[in-house]
This record gives sequence, structure tokens and C-alpha cells, in this order.
Amino acid sequence: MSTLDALDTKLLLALIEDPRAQIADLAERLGVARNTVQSRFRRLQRAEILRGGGREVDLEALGYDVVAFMTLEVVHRELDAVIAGLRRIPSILEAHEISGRGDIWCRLAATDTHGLQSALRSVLRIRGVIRSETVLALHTHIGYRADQLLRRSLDAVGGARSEGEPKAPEEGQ
Amino acid sequence: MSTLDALDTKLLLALIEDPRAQIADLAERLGVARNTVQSRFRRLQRAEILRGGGREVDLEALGYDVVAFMTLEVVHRELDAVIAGLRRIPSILEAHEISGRGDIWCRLAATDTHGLQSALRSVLRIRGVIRSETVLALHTHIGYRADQLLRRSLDAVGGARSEGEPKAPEEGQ
DNA sequence: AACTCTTCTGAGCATAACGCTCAATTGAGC
DNA sequence: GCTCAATTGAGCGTTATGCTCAGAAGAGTT
Repeated sequence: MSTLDALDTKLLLALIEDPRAQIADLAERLGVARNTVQSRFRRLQRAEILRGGGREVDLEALGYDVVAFMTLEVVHRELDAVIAGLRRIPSILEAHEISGRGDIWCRLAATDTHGLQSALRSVLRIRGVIRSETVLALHTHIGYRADQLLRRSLDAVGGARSEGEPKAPEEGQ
Repeated sequence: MSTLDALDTKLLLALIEDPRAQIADLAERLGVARNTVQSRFRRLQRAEILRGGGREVDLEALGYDVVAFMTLEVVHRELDAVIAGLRRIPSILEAHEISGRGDIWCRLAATDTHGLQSALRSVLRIRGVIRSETVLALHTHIGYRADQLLRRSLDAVGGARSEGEPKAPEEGQ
């Protein structure tokens, strides 16, 4: 289980909303001394729960060890209602409409397999959901990144590169 | 096409690396006046290319209009090599090992369908890749979010809630 | 009840960053 | 050569930062 208390969690929430928020503002918003936020923030950073400095939160540190991907087949004219239903389930981390087999693709997180089962039940209870197919994410080999894309854009536009930076590969578009 | 020049792109890259980086540091790193970074930063923020203040970059603003999901079946003993190959393709935004049908799940982005085709060809050229299945992401209904999860953790631990904040729903685990 | 240990608090301090303005310079396009 | 937008460097007052320190508050223990 995570070692985060309510204050840590609130701090993370505030930082997700605005990663560049100032320490003093955060302190005021959380109704706590500036010093406290400063030390909490430092701790979260050092523990790498706050990755990159506020961009993303380490879900495992929060105790969400199970991540799964799910495709959903839905009654098309109920699509909006299904989306609204998904939105109400905290375990749903994202949801996209897709082409091909299945109509919606989702990512979900849970503390354990029981939590996952519970989340899946919630999903299947949504009116308009016909069928679901779920796979477990066993390991993240490449975490979300957009920097490679940016680096390639940089090459395309001919931006000078600072020393030491690796050149982005050219494969694929 | 995007209206971002090399400096904008470099600024975004630096902010992805460290969303809380100081303006002055960024200016020094990019070898440009502090004032310049300040105005560029403000512009990126206002144009909402920098979402949330540094958390994520708007891919569409960069000209990447096509997003797709791909499952890959691979020769298991070549898994590491496949991952390494994927890592070298900028279009691959993330990659996870999964259970069930297909062995790897990826998200990829491209400027258009030609770019997507090119990326897919790059993937299929990787030694160890047996078969791929790709679906287009037509629309993002729920973008990546972790705040709901955090809010539920807050409720679980009994954190007091500031005024006006909506209570996180209770459905699912 | 006293004790310890940790955390939070509030204050203070020197340094640095911030947001802003302004005049001068640069560079591209006409 | 001209215009226009962007960049630069300097300067300004205000604010945030990182730091220290002593005291208060709580939880858990003896």
C-alpha cells in the first residue's frame, strides 16, 4: 500500500492541475504552511512519485498495481451515454472511439484483480454496453513519450541541436 | 501544419523534461534571451499547445492528426529486440506487454495516413514481429486522467475536501 | 502522566526569479 | 531601402525560493 496521506494526495492533485504552480500558492490552497508543502513536495519528487516534476503521477506508488486495456462494443445510438457512464468510473483512465472491431478502447487501473473485476462490472452495467474484451498490461516497456516526435519535428525544420543531445532516429512516420 | 518553429519545439522538449523548469534556466539552455522564452512560453500556453501548464503537449498542434492503436504478435524469444526496435520509431508513443491475444500493445501517432502506413511498415520490418493489428483512434472522449483515482484515494483516507470540489464517484474499483 | 519522536508551524533572511517596460537591434519579406 | 515582427539587453519593483531555527502539536510508548 502507498504511504501517501491526504495531504500528499491533495498536493498531487493540485500539481496535476497545474504542474507549474508555485509552492506558496499550493500551501495557501491546501491550507497549510509553506514549509510543509516544500518538504512534502521534495519528498514526492525524491520518491519519484511525482515523475518529471509534476507531469505525471506514479500510479503504482498510489497502490494501483493493475492496469488493463479494454475494448468495448456498444449500441451505437447509446454511445454518448456509455461515455458518460465511463467518465463516472474513476478506474477509467482514458477512453477513445476507435474504428474496427470494438467501438471504444479504454485504459483502466485498479489496486488488484478484485478491483479490476469490480471496475469491469461497473462498465458492463452501463446501458448500451454489449460486450467487452479485456487484456492485462503485464509490463510497460515504453511509457508515454512525445519527445521523439518533437525531436523529429526539430530535425525536419532544421533546428540546431545543442551538444550531446542524441539525434532522433529517422524510421517511420 | 503546425505553426511551431524550432525554438518553440525545443522549448516544448525542455518543458516535457522538466515542467517546473524556470524561465531563466530555459532561456540559458536554449541560448536565447529570457524575454524571448517568456513570450514564447506565454504564447504556447495561451494557444493551449502546452496543456495544463507543461503536463502534455498537444499533438494535433504539432501536426500529428492521426493516432492509432496497434497490437503486435511477436516471436517471444525476440521480445527484447522488438521492444528495442519500437523504441527507435518516433511514432511509437508507448508500448506495453499484454496478456491475451497479441503480445504487445502500442499507441502511435502520425501526421496523416501515409505517415501511419510508413510507421506500420517500420514496425513490420522489425525482426521478431509476426503480425500486427491496427485500429484508428477516431475520437478521444476521455483524455488521460489520474485525478479521479486520486480523488477516490482521498475519500478512502478521509481527507477533508475544499469548498466546491466535486466528490469523486464511487463506482468501480 | 511524563516521555520521545516526528511533523507542522511561523518567522526571518539572503538570493534569485518573476513580470513588466522600454529602446535598440536584428532579420525576413516586400 | 523600407516595413514589420521578433529578439535582445537592461532595468525596475515585487514576489517566490530555499534555507534555518525555535516552538507547538500529535501520536505512540513507557
